[in-house]
Amino acid sequence: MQIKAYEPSAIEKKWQDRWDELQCYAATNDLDKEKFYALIEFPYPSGKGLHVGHPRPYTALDIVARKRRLEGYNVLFPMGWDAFGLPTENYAIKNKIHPAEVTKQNVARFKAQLKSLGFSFDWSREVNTTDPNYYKWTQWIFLQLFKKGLAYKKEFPINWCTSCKVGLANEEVVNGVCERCGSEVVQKVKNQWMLKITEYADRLIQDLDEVDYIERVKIQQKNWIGKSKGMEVDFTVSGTDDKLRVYTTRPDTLYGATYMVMSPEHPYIEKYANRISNMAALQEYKEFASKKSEFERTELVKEKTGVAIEGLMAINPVNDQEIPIWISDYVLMSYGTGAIMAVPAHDTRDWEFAKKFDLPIVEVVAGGNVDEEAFTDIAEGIMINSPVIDGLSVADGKIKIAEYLVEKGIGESKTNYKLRDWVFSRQRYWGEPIPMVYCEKCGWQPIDESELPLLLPEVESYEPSHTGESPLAGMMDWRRTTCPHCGGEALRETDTMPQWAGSSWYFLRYIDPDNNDALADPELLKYWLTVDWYNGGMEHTTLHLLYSRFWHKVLYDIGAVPTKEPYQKRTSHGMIMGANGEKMSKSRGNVVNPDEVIDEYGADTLRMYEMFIGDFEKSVPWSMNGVKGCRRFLDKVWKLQGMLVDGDEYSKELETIMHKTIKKVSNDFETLKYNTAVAQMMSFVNEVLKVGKINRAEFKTLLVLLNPVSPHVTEEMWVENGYKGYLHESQWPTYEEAKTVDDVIEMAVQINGKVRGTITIPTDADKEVAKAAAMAEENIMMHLEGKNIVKEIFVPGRIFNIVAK
RNA sequence: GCCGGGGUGGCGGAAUUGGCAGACGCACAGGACUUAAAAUCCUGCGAUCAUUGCGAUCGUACCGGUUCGAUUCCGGUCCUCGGCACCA
Repeated sequence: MQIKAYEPSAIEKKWQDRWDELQCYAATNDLDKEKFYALIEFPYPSGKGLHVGHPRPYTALDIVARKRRLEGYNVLFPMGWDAFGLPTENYAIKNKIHPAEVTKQNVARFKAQLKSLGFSFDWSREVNTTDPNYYKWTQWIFLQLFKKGLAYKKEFPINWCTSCKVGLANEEVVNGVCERCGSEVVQKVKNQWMLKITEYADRLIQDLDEVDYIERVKIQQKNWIGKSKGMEVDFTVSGTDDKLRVYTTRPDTLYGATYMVMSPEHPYIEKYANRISNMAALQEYKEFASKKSEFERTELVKEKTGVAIEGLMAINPVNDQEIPIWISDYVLMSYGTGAIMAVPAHDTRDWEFAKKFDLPIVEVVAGGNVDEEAFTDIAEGIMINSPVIDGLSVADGKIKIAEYLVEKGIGESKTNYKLRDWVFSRQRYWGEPIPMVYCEKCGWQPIDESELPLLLPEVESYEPSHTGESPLAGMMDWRRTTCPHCGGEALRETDTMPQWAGSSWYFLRYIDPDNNDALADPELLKYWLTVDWYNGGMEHTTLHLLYSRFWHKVLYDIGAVPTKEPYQKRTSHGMIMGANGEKMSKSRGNVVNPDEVIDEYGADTLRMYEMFIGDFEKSVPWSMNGVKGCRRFLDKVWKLQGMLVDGDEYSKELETIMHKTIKKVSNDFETLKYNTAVAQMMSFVNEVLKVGKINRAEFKTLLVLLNPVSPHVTEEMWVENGYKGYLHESQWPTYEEAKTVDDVIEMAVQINGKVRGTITIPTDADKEVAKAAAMAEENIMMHLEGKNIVKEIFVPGRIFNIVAK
C-alpha cells in the first residue's frame, strides 16, 4: 500500500488548532468525576524565549495528563506566568519601555513556543502574577498574614552595591561583588517586612510525613529548616547576679567548658562597658567583623579570630570555675542565644580557637586524643571528669545532666532552627505593592480589603533611587493617603514584594482564575486540592517549595483552603546541558532553541527525544544525533501504515509483546521512566517489522500508547486510518498479566556459576525437564566430563546452575 | 567539613526480593540499492586470545567479604555531581 510521506509541518499546526477549537484539554468543573491535578512550575517569561530545557518537565507531565484523560479522569493541567522580576525591570530601565509592555511581549513569545510543542494545557485558566486581578489576591494574602501577626517590620541588612547605589537580591551578588558592575557589595541595614515562617517550622517538618515527595527533596527541606534539640544553660557573670545564657546540643560536655564566646554584637558588651577595660579593642573587632561580607566570612572559615574581654568572667554552673569570655565572629547573634560555652576538647571549632589562643582543653569524654584533635564521636565515648555523669555513655550522660540542670534551675530544654524569618521587602518597582500604610499616630496599618488591588502606579523612571528606596518612594502623590485607622495623614509603603510571593499560591488561582470575590471558590478548592503531582527543578526545592507550603498552611489555618499541604507528590527533573556537557548559556554558545528542532524534525520528535534523552532525574547533554534517532523511529511507525492488516484481536505473533508493552509503558509513565517506556515501544516496533505486518487492533494500541509522547502524529494516523472519533477521546489500553509471559524461554545453564550454554524450555518447566535439555547440550557435557555433580540449583524461569567437582 | 545522589562499552543509558551484564538509541565499520550522494535496508560492534567452526579468559570506579551465583548485599578506599556550610 502506498502512503504519503510523514511531514510534521503539515500535521502539527493543524492538530494544535483543532484541539484549541475543540477545547478538549479544558478541565471541567464536573465535581462528580474523579479529578487529577498535574502541575509544572510556571516559567518566568524572559526575553530569551524557551530553550530546550523547558520542555523536559512539561512533556513529562503532559504525558501523565494525557494518559489520565484517556483513563477517564477530569484533568487540570494549567499554565501561567511568573512575570514579576528583575530581568524584565532591568530591560525596561535600559530600553525605557514599561515593564508591563516587556512582559506582554515575552509572554506572547513564550506562549507561541509552548503551543508549537503541542502541550495539553488548559489555556482558559492562564494566570499572570503581574495582572492586577491576580496580585489583588497576593496582596490579600499579605493582609491575612499581617492580621495573624505573621508579618512584621524589622531592621535587617540588605546587599548594597556601592557603585550602582542599589539594593541587590542575593542572586545578584556573585562572589561578594555586584553581578552587573563588579563593584564591592556591602551590608546596609534597612527596615524591612518580615514573614514569620519560623512559627511554622515544626509543622513544615512534620507534615512532610503526609506527602509523597522524592526522598532527597524531603531531606533538603529538613536540612534547610535545620531543627536541633539541645539545652539553654545559664552561666553567671562573675561579680553580678546576671546570667549569660548559652545554647548547646552537648550539655554532657558542660564540665569541659573552659571559656565562653559571645557574638561581637552581643548586648552584654554595651551593658558591661563600665567593667570592661579593653572596650576599644572590642569595638575595633566588632567593626572588623561587620565589614566582612558574607563571602569573606565563608572564605576565611579556616582562620579563627577573636578578642578576649578583659574585666568580665563567667562562672561554670556545675563546677563553679571562673572562665574567660571572648568575642568572635564564629558565634552568630542570629542563632541560639548569641553566646556559647566553648568545649575545645569536643568541638572542632572550639578546639581550633583554643589552640590558636592557647586556651585550656579539658577532656570530659574518653575515647579520643584531644591533644591531636577534637573528639566529637557521640556514639563511642565514655564520660569522665564530670562528677554528675562520670562513667556514662554520651547518650545517657545527656539525659542525666539535663535532669540535673533542670532540677537545679540552671538549664532548660530548647529546640532551635536554622530557618530564619522570610525577608519580604524589595526596593524595586516591578513587584506587588505591599498594601500597608504608615501613620505617625497609629503605626503600620493595613489598607482596607475593599481597596485591593493596590495598583502599581506609573512612574517616570524604574530605576531605584540612589538612597536605596524603591522607585515608588519618589511618587509623593501616590504615597500620600489617609490612615485607615484614624483617618489622619499617612504614607504608603513603597517597597514591593519579592518574586516568591506570586509563585507561592498560583496553583490555587488556576482552580478558579476569574473569581472576584475570593482566591477561588471553596467548593472548587475542595474538589481540586491537593495538587496530585507537582514537578519542578531541584533549585526550587528549598525556597519556593517551603514558602508555598508555609503560605498554604497559613491559608489553611484561616479556613481559606481545605488542605494542610498544597502538593501531594513532588518530583524533580535534571537539567539539559549543552552538547559539550556544560550548562547551556549564551556565552558558551551551546544553547539549543526548540524552534529550530521543531522546524527540522517536528514537535513530536522533539518531545520524544526530551523523554528518551536519559534518566529524567539526572542532567544530560543534548545530542542532535539523538534527535535524529527519534525521528527515525517516528518514520518507522508512520510506515507501519503500509503493512496494516485487518484484525480485532491481537495476533498470536505479537500478543505477548503487546501485553508486555502495555504493561511497561503504563508503569514507566507513572514512575519517571519515560526513557525506558520509549525504548519498549521501539522494541515493539522492531518486532512488528520482523513479523512483517501489524493488525488494526495492535496498531490502535500502539497509537494510544505513543500518543502522550507524540500527540500530533498519532492523532493524524488515528483519523487517517479510520479509527472511531478522535484519539484523545479514546481509552488507555489494558493488559493481562498472564499474557505478558512468554510460553517458551531461553534459560542459561551454568556450571559452577559460569554460563556454559542455553536451553529452550517451556516457561513453567521443572528441574527434570531442564536437566534433560541441559544434558543434551554438547558444551555442557564437555564441561561436566570427569566431574561429579555435587549440587543442582534450579530457579524456575530464571536459571539452572550445576555445581560439579 | 556535613547531608544526599552517582561511578556500567566510543557516547546517552538498560538490567535490583542476587539468576545469561550492556535492552533501546547514537556513533562507527562492512554490505545492498544508486551514475553518485543523501535517505533507506541488511550485518557487525565491551576487551583480549582463538578463528575454519565450536570456543576460552577477563570485564559494571578500586580492595576485600558473604553466596552455587554479586552491577545488585556487607566492610573499607577513591573519584564525581548537587545542597548546606563557623547553626554551638
